[in-house]
Amino acid sequence: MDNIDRELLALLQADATQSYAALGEAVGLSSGATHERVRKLRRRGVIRRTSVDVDPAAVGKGVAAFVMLDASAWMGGEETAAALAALPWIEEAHIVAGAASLMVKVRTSSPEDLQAVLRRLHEVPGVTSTQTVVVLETFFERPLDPRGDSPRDQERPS
Amino acid sequence: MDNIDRELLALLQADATQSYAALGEAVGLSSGATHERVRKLRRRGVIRRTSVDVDPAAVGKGVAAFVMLDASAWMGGEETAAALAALPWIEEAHIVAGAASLMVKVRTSSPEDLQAVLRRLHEVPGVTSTQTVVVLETFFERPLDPRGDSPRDQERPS
DNA sequence: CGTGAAAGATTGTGCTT
DNA sequence: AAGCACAATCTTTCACG
Repeated sequence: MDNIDRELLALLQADATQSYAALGEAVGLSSGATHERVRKLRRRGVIRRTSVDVDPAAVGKGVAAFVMLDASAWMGGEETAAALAALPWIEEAHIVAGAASLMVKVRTSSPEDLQAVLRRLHEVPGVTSTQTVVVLETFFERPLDPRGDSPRDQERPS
Repeated sequence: MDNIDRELLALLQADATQSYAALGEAVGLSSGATHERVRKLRRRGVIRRTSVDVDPAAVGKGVAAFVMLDASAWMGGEETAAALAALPWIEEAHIVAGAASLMVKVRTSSPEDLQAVLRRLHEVPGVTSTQTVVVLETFFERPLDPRGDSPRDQERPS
């Protein structure tokens, strides 16, 4: 994982339809060498998959919300994960430390559907209460920058 | 936007490296017709881009957290968005309704770096307090299902 | 929406450093 | 090991029906 790999990841995040020739030119490598590096990034699991980014509003998921769930007893990890994964309106689910036990991100077509999903979340075994934060406007959602510097450094040189 | 389009979106989300011939076979269309549909989905903005999904831990972003920000005065949208976007450890930023004004998702390499990012968030003009929820374990993060049914329907037929 | 041909990309082999 | 250059194969992309 050198700087060329990180640069390739950033370029592929921005546009994965580019040819290896174009990618190679951007990082100063031949098409073949570039392809070989990307193949290794895939095999090592650094690149998990190539995907398309779909506009949520265009597929009837224009309403987003974060829901914090409290659990009474300790919820079996596997079991809870499966119950949440079965609800297709849940985009992410995490175990968290803080006020709540679980944090999930939900997308629905309307506030009414959001309410229906909340009702279903209350039916998940172990869930005792929910606290919902509705998204009014999204500033941005973007891929992580692989060229990571540390926030403890003074000023980032652009 | 018919069911074939939605099916194509789901297939492309799962693997955007497939050939149009393979996609076409899966939905019962020729390679040419499939390509035309996908081209239109791109042009209409339903598909925003093709990207690679990178393992956060592999690029030094193994720690995730959600931070809720409170604002004193009303924060100018554009200005705040720019200040947050300038911090590369912030993956998402939303205006929210509820206990807080803003919700952001942060990824860093360590708890120490998370603390440094929180310090920087306090320096954003208008921010008065932060409440942080640290992710201990991620169950899943997945693309939305474009074949959206409503949660108000009885039982989902698989 | 399908077919077929031209243009272009991907993937493999051999060779060099 | 890693990269380059050339060649074979497959895909995309453009006609036209």
